[in-house]
Amino acid sequence: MSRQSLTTPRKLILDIVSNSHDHPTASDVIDRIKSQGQSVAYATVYNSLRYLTEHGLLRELRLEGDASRYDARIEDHQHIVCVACGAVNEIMTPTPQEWIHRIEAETGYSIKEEEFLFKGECEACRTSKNPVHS
Amino acid sequence: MSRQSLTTPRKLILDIVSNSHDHPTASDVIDRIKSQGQSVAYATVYNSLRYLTEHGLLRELRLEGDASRYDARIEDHQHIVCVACGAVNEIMTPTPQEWIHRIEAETGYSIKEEEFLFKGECEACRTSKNPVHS
DNA sequence: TTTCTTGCAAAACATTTGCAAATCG
DNA sequence: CGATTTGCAAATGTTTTGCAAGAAA
Repeated sequence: MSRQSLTTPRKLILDIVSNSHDHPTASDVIDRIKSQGQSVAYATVYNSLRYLTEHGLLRELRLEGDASRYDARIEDHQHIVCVACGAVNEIMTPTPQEWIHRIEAETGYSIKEEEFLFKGECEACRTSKNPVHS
Repeated sequence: MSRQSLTTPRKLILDIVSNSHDHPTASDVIDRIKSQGQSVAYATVYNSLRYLTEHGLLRELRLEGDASRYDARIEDHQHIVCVACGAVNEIMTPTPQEWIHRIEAETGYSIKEEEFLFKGECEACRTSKNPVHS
């Protein structure tokens, strides 16, 4: 463990991610810091996000696109993105353990982590595209 | 559809990925082209990989690390990576449909694609770390 | 004072783009 | 011919790194 833990910029960044419900990227975080009239170096934002992830306070998500996104909900959950509008929603339905055991048997691995990404069309997009008829 | 489809570089790249069992990245592909004494421009490799992916001949994987990897097995399957040695294996056990339906009910999405990444320790790493005792 | 953290700029990658030349239909 | 594709170099976007200055134990 390090001697300094939740420094000022780290706390600020953790707060921003915690209060954002849209899984912000590093550059989203920088924008939000700036829009609050504050300033933190690029490198510090990346370092802080890495630190917070490694210490279990944030979770790094690699959804669509190049940039990693960050999520302050660290409980076990997965994500689904809308292929039409890009919305990201969370999935709380637990993974069937029986399935996991079957995969462990198939592969010989012991599974430690699961990162699932579902893609589909969200209710709003589906509705707006397929007007109710009959 | 385009008029030119499987051009020479595209076919070469498809062959390379098909004959590699390690899910190569774009730069792995470039290295292999070079090591065959041939030469294809960076942009062409990226363009070709995108073309092949969009036409269903390859699948793009976003596992660990920055670079996308490509897989010529396009049947529905998922991947598991070893956190110790970085090995990537394939999972053929099908996804429980009942679980998918529950997620659709939970989120209101209609699910089109599933990308799962499992992380764990492979048999070899587990064995070498935990010598048999008793 | 010794270690960790910050800030800044530059570097390192992966990927895309602009544009002219080559190629295919 | 006319559209697509290639090659090259330069641009873009994300993340990391080197190093000096600052802050904390």
